[in-house]
Amino acid sequence: MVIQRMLDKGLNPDVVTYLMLICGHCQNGNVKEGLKLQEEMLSRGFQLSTLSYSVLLSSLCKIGQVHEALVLFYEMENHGVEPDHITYSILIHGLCKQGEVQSALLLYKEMWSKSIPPNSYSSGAILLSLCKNGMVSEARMYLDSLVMNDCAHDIVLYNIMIDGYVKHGNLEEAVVLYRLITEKGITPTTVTFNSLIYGFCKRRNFTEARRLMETIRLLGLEPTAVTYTTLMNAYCKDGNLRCMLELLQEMHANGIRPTHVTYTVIIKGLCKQRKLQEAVQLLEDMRIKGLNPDQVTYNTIIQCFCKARNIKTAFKLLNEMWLNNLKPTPVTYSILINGLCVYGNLKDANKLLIYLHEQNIKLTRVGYTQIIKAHCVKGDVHCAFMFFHLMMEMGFEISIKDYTAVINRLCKRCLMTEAQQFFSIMLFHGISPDQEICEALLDAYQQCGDIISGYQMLALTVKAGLLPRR
DNA sequence: CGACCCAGAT
Repeated sequence: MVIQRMLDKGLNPDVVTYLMLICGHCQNGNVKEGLKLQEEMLSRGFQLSTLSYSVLLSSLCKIGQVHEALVLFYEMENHGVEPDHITYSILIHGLCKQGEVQSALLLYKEMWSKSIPPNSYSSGAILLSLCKNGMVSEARMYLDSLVMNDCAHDIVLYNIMIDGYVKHGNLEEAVVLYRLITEKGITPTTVTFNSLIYGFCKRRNFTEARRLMETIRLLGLEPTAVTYTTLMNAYCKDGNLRCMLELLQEMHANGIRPTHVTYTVIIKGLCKQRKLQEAVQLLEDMRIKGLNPDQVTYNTIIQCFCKARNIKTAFKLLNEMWLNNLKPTPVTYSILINGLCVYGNLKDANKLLIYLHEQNIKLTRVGYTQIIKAHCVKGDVHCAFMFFHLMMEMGFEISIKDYTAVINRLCKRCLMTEAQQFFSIMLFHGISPDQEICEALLDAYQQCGDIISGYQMLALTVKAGLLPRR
């Protein structure tokens, strides 16, 4: 429209005018309009630039249309525009965010072959994506290849790797890598220590965690709110509220401002001490201080109220989330379902789950397994069946563990016909029985006095190549 | 530019 007006007035829009308009549209989230303008430039014979492509590519990635971005990327070369390291890093980043590490790696190789120097930003994205997807050893191989090519001087890369190790329970390897980088003369950051501290906290090694916090200072670095929050959370989990609050004091004394995460941890601590009113008060304080509670904060406090059998307040807090423009997460609903199953009324849990299903609101798989479990325990196999079906319909991967959980509970109540039914469904879905599930059924048939079916089961077990131990 | 802390768990 602006272009048309300019033309009407006899003005000639140039490349810069177009670029600015494309930027503007993209910033407003209107990538379509940006793409249209680019088309228009082409038809008017303008030379397109790498920059305008980068803007469009990053906007497409931002709204999750990575594949469209890839198409546009390959168009670039046809129009005689050479991609640079920025273009590549945008795409690599976008692909990694979508979990498509393999495609990202291909682009990375392409970059190498064109002798475009990769920046640590794209390497970091790949490394992070590999770690988050559980491919820790692949991540390490990738990091080693960077080291070999002398491309790994950035501490952030090591931080990602160290954290990857820690998150997958391999604290030993994380410590080894930490020692390696210090030997190499690469200076760690507080983030490096935060990951290590997290690892030691997970193992409840508070001594080592605190020693590392000292090391931060010895190296002339400062602990951050993350450092404190990590430790505070560990103490909270350990039931050591005194140490948690002491750390809060220390934080204050050192002039480190708590974040909304810190507050969430404190709220959890207060709930543990059954100081629910104070917890609610703290939620208020957060808002006053401008530290807005997030979904996790609410999920935490909602769960606390559920455990205190105060379901009413739990739902009140759910409502408060909406009022504060916080969309409840699938976890929020799972917590409430669990609360109703364990501490409230199972019928209400049914109602809530069906309501959410009708509203097309997503639930976690835990939400489903929770209610299935509750019905099995109560012996309402009909309901258990129904929700099991629903869980399948929702596209959740059903593993042998899910079947085992249900069958075990039914066996305990000698509901053998029903247990057998679930077993048949499992076989029907192509899941092979394992030792555990066969033994559970065999034992149950014996316990419940159905010897004949027991023999049938035994035959099936042997046929499956699983020898019953005895 | 980014990496680290809080909720759900059979």
